Amino acid sequence: MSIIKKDKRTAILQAALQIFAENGFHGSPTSLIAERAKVGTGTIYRYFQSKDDLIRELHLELNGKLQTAVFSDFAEGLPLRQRFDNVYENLLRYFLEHPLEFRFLEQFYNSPFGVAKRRARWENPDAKETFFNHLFQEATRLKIFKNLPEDTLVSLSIGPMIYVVRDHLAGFVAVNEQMIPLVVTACWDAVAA
Amino acid sequence: MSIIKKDKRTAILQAALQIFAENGFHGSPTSLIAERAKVGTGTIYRYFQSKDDLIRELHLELNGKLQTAVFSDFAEGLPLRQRFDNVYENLLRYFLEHPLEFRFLEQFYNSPFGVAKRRARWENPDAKETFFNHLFQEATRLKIFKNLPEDTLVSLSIGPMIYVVRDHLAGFVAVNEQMIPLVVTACWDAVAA
Amino acid sequence: MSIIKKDKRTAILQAALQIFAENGFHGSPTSLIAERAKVGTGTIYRYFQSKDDLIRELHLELNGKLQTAVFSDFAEGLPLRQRFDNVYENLLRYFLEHPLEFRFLEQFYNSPFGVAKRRARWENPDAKETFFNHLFQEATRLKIFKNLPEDTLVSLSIGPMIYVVRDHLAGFVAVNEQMIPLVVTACWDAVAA
Amino acid sequence: MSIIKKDKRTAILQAALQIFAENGFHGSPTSLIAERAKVGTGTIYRYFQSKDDLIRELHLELNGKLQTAVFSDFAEGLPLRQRFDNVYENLLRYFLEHPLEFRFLEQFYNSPFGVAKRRARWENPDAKETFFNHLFQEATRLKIFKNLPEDTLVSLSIGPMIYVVRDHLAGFVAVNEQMIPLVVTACWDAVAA
DNA sequence: AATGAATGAGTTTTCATTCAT
DNA sequence: GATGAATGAAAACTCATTCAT
Repeated sequence: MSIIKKDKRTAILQAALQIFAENGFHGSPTSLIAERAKVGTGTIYRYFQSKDDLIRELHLELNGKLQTAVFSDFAEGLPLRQRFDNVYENLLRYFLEHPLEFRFLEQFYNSPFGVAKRRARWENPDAKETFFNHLFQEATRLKIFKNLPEDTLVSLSIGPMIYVVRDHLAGFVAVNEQMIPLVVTACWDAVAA
Repeated sequence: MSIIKKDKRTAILQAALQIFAENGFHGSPTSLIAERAKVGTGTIYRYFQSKDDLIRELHLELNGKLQTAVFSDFAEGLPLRQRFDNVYENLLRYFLEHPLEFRFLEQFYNSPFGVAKRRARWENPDAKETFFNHLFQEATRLKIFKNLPEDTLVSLSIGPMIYVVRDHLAGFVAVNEQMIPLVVTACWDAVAA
Repeated sequence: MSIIKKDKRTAILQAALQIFAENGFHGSPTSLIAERAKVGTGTIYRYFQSKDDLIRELHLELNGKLQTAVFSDFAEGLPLRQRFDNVYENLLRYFLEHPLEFRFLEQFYNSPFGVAKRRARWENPDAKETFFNHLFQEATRLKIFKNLPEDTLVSLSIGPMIYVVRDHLAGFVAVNEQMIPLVVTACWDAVAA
Repeated sequence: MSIIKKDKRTAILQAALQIFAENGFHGSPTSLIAERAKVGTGTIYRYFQSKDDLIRELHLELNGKLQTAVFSDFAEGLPLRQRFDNVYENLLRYFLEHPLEFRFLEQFYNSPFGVAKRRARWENPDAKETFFNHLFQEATRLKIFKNLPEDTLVSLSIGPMIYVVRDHLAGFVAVNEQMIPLVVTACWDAVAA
């Protein structure tokens, strides 16, 4: 029973991801999501309070998966640079291999949802934030990064990667295996003192 | 007469900019735009064929202003690094001072409009593209940038700035005068070999 | 001055005829009529109280022209059959040669306008009604028509012609010179005792 | 369940018929149809893709009923004249008894819908067309009709009846039981050689 | 628990009419 | 008189959400 229940919920989230990524939040009627998920339209409202709630839940889900993928092989003891490269390469590969997730998350953070969410996380950071906080605090202490607030450094180092993925998925540039370390280096260079 | 005409058009574009930046394209009914612009709902359709057309025209308008602001003091003869700094600093300052414009443009490029637009510009570049093309070609020739495709380099150097502006406008970090040259340096470092 | 005035009025009626015939009353914005007539949109309202009024006036105009064309060579003294043939042939030729007028009038009589109009004419007949009244009264007296009310006889004899013109203008049958007398005969036969 | 479904669809078609017949297609907002049918405005769009689609579906429905009423007692073996009288009398009675249907169909065939429909039927005739085709071909072979194209003959024989019904429904003449055979005879006479 | 038919508020768009110039 | 920019009421249509089954 609870398995079945989970199955429906998962089917809805899966369908929503596809359709949101393709058509955007507003181009995605709940009826279409229900159809793709092979459930009744009303069923969505048994698992989610509203369409907005579905979007937020989907974000949580994807954020969780992303964290797992990126931090699962994270080794606390390695040198800072290696930890940085490790995580940024993981992130880059994850996005390149999960275009739907990337498109959804980009949309999410570029919407009223995202601003609210980021503001909430500010106070209650998850694994990702924790990693970034620790690493950038450490680097700041060692004075190997530019003399800028931590959050600015995070943005400066994340920005290059996101923009490259964006162009890759839009079909403007094809990121290949050889380019990956160079892109990660670019992220490092952006913040390195 | 023609002044009045321009006034209404401008009022509509101004109102649309504010409301789109606040609520997104889909959260912005034309009726609200008309109200804010202090015109009748029908009046919008005397100046723009449709809501979509209004969005595209607004983009053109803002893109034009942006180009003027960024490239008006551009000196062809300066050393490459100085030209880079000049333009990136202009861009950064423009966005920091024009949050509505930034939010609108981010939304625009993150929507079907933007993908279509970017694809079109690909073949028919404007001043901005021309600048980037020339500068990055030159840098590539001189081997002072990383060994990556030009478009990737553009993304790598733009990404940091955009992300910093995003956080600034979301209220997470306050970019101040002293930080500006450092952010520009980050953009350069991201692509420098 | 009054000539100019008449010119504008005529231009508007002319444009309205074309556009109504092409697109129907509801597919014909007054702005389009004004444009075709090469006058300002407001000008229409100097000559006609409303769009509905324009339609009614246009009907009056066309009805007048039709009457002139059909009854101008009418000779009271001729035998009844000849008078009948004369008028029905005139009508048929007029419609075949004036498709816009035919389409307008068909539309007009098939609309709330037409029912009101016909009801009004019932009490206040014009040349056409007068002719029909006289001829059918005479025929009834002579018992050469079917034993039916006059108005029914008019409808029975007009119907065939209208339907043939309709198909001709719709492109289903091409009415040619040789067919004209046969069609007129059909109109007569329909009512002949 | 499926009965309920059919009920709503039927209620919408019924309401649409009444309102279209009274006010014409353009004078009949979907909101009014919904109100008369006692359903929500959106419900119409669950059963019909658009207002145009509703009009076309209503035509199909009414045309079907008409065919049934007119041809259900049709006997292939009877003499040509009897078959003619039979069908034309049925048609006449049907229209006299179904004024809403008549008004709707008149409007339909006098509109862009109707022209398109007639053109389509031209190539793919239904029971009505088949009857007319057969009967008029046979009559033409026997040379008992005027020497005119088949389609012209159909128009000539239908026209009288339609026009009489039109006047009857407009309240100008009251067609009574005794007049019916005379009207049918008129239809025959119009085409008889 | 699951469904999907029904809903109606909300959205974009049109166009007859007005009125300041 | 003539204009045409401006208007806003009204139209077609969508879709998140509800609720009877």
